[in-house]
Amino acid sequence: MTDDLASILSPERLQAGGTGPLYVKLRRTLEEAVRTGTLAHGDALPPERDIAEFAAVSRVTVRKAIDELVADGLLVRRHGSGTFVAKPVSKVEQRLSQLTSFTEDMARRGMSSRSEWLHKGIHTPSPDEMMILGLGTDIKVSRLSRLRIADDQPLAIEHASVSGEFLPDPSAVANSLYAELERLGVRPVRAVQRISATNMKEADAQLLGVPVGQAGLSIERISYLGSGRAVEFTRSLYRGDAYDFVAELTIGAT
Amino acid sequence: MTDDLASILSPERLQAGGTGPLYVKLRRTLEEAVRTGTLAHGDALPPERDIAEFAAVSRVTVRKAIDELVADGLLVRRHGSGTFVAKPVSKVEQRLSQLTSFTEDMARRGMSSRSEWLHKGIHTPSPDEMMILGLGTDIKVSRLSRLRIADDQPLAIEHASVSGEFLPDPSAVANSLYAELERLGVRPVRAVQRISATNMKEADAQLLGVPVGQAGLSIERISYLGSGRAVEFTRSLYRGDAYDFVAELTIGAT
DNA sequence: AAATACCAATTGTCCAGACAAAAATTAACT
DNA sequence: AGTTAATTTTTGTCTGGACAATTGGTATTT
Repeated sequence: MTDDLASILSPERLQAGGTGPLYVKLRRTLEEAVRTGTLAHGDALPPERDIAEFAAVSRVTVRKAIDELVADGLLVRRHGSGTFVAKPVSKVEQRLSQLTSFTEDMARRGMSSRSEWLHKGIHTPSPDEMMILGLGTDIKVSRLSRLRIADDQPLAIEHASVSGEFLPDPSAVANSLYAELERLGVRPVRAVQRISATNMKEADAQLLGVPVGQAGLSIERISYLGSGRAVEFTRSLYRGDAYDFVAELTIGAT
Repeated sequence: MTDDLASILSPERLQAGGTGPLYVKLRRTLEEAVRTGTLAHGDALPPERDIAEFAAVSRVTVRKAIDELVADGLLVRRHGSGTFVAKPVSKVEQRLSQLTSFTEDMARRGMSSRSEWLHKGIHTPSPDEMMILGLGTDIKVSRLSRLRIADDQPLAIEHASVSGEFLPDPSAVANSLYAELERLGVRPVRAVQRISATNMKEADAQLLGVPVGQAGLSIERISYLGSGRAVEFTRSLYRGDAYDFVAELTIGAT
């Protein structure tokens, strides 16, 4: 096994392996080793120093090649332990045009799901919150942040803001924000979502256990009452490699 | 101006600037310089060697800090020329749950739009295409690839596959695939889209003029006839920093 | 005036080595 | 057996330097 890898990493093979800078050749070689199964998911790579020696390049060059593969999510580094081939993450689909909760979604897919609260509190509204929720200066806003976890894997970070009029006590929310609102007689019937892609910043990446810069799905949702009044404003950041959204479209009048 | 920057980059300031490795401090310092306007959009950074000298660190350390900011899209490198503060890109929204063409979309937003064809051809269908379009082994598939450009900025890459039964001659498509299909009496009435986020690979990033690894919105769409037969299968990759999707949801029966 | 050749500035790649920090392993001790 | 301490292994950070590749401007030539 390691013998295979050593032969693949030989300087001759590397030199033959296409064009471009050394670290690109090395990167491609490692990519191929993973793709062909020479390196299986979960396997440890040889230490950087060994790779450098095998391939007759400097450790800096090895690190640069590995850096890019880590950024791509193909490899995972563990300080003091080693570098490993990442386990692929199965994707999850979410059906759009239907307003369902994360918990319902996961249950329908037969996945266990739970949340960890990161924060619950009452605050003076930010300008964004005032605009979106239509708040005056004298009304506070309840903020709830949590980490969404499916099958023991962090999947999303969610920040919700609700007008204090609708939810005066955020600490009363046990598990489901919607359930608590329902209990208080607040029932949103419509929502608008904005979906975009963004590279993860350090803080979010750390919470979700993915490399900085990995693609994430950013979703902003505003829920409305039947009257048209905005109730809730939620910003979520999903792991791009683990979540899909599915939307069904119909021909619209131009 | 450069004086300001030099003082910010002084070793003392850098040392005082929080915790962590040198290159993180330097990265944060540069980030702040852009945020506060000390470095305006389009400005050139001092040469790496100068920064290294100012800050009393090695050039490798400077490069690592800049590398991360380039990966974030905050800075842009130009080989042989310098490193510059990237211009922010205004976002575009797309309304979901309505089947419109790219051209219509852009026109509605008052943006000029055009396409560059990358490829038009007839091929033996891939397994994916056979599955999705329901093709037999004896039927060819027309493939059309193009670069979508809005206001002279590449915005998306689009690969379309259409069964040869519906579109036997892809070279006949002038501008709008839908228009050509309409002319041939083929009118899809329904479509399903899958939206996900992914980090851009080298080839795509180059076409779109963004750094490798930047977040992109990947959209796969399958269009159906009224009969339920699949007509077209399109994979698009949008610049994540320049495109938003908006969806309107309603409460669904649980 | 235009094309060409040259040169300087700047980023890109690469090296060999050093020490720090974290994790895993081994040894020592209770 | 179990716990603690020391050691080794491995990745993380950083230095100083070298040469290549690209760009942009300058001088030269036509």
